[in-house]
Amino acid sequence: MEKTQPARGMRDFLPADVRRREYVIGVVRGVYERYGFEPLETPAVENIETLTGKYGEEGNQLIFKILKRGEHERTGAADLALRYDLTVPLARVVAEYGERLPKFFKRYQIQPVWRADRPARGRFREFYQCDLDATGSRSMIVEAEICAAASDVLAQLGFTNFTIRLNHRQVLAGVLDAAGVAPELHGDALIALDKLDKIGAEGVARELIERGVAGAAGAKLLRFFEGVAGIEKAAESVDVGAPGTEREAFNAAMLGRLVEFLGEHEAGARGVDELRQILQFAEATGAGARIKIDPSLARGLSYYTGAIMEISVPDLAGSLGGGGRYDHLVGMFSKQEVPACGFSLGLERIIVVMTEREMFPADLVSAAADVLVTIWDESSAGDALALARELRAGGLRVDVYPERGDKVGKQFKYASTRGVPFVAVAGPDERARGEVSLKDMRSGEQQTVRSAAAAETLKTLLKGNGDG
RNA sequence: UUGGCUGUAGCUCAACGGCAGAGCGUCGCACUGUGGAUGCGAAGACGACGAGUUCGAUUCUCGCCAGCCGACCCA
Repeated sequence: MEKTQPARGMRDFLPADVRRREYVIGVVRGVYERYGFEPLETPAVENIETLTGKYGEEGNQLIFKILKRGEHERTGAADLALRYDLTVPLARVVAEYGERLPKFFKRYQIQPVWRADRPARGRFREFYQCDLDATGSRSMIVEAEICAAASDVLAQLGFTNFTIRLNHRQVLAGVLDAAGVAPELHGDALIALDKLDKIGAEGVARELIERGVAGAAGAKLLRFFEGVAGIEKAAESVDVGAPGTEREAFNAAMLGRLVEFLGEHEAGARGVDELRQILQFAEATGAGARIKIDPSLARGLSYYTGAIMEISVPDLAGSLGGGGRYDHLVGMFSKQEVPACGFSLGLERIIVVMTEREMFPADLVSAAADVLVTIWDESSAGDALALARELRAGGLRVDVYPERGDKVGKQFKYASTRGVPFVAVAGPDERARGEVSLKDMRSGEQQTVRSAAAAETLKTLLKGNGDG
């Protein structure tokens, strides 16, 4: 026997799964459209050179490659690859269609991406991202709106305790420069710093040394981040005022500390200013109360150039989504530099958390049909199908019992176990009078109506029961 | 890439170096024009896969694969 499980890290979605996914996607799409974003779809497969070199060292290795076909197959060389995210394909699209797209191109894209990663909780090799990007503008209004949209999505899904962590690549670089970390070690230092919340200051110190960032630079860096932790504590004790005071105090203090630490660093100072603008704009949106400056946030993808953000919830180690500004990515595909900023929500992670917390509406797992039409015998199968047709024309979801030999009791049982709320029976008596019997499986009540009125009757009953 | 745990019926899980068990689910019957409840009965397992130790392995050992948890990384 061949194994029948899906390939590693890939999943089949049974009907209940698909319903849950479509529910979340529906909310995402609705919010994104309300922010004026337009749908885009791109191929699963890209030319391999489109993808390589865009994600950094790690990302490069996680790209699913597709071997050359035909006579070149033996060489093992790849010329195509499955897309790794939706941002790079967008950049390619923007470069390709240039002027034909609006000046400010706002698109959303909900499609699967593939990563040759090791599967884990909330992490798969094929997963959906719900991306939201705006190209053509350098304004921090874009960042604020994108944070607001992501925040609206989660709020509408029922999340109450998420945080949008916000940082800035230039600020990060500035902090490292100011601490005296050599430019070629920035990457290593960031990887270590990113773990601050997990392994603590001592852990980061150890890792910094391991990665070659030792001595004065490492110490200065850590002192800065210890100061950051102190700000957090201080802010916690100011929470007596209106809601949000703590967070505002924290963000303000954090920006102040950054300015102080960065000193004359020009790019860093500009970054801080951008963060300040984002905070200010976001105050007018639903995201305002969610954003927290986090100077240790780094993010793995190499194409970010400005603000970076990530959404986290307490009960999931990873993030629910992340994004940032990438002003040079489109330029990698064309001479024209096009600034851009975007955000990606991870559908699978949202679903993992929502499933665990039972955040899905109860009626999502509703029955496949509103009514099951039973089959009486050989000769009346045609009548049953005709009745089904009539009910369907009336807008009902209708299942026809497929086997003619089975006793009516069995057919009722089938409807019952599948949760179909109504059963229609047209035996010899009913048919002789042009009628059909309708049984409400939940109340057990049954009534006989003219066939022509069956659809209307059922619709009324379904509406009356309300929770369908 | 790395450490730990697990792998037995469709599902959840027992027991045991010597005949493989339950609950739930499925199917049948009691109930030949009516489901849910109850009772009775049935089907369903090459014990993930491969090798070794043994008179004998589901059990012990090794390998391999898969899943879960943590590290690394990420959505």
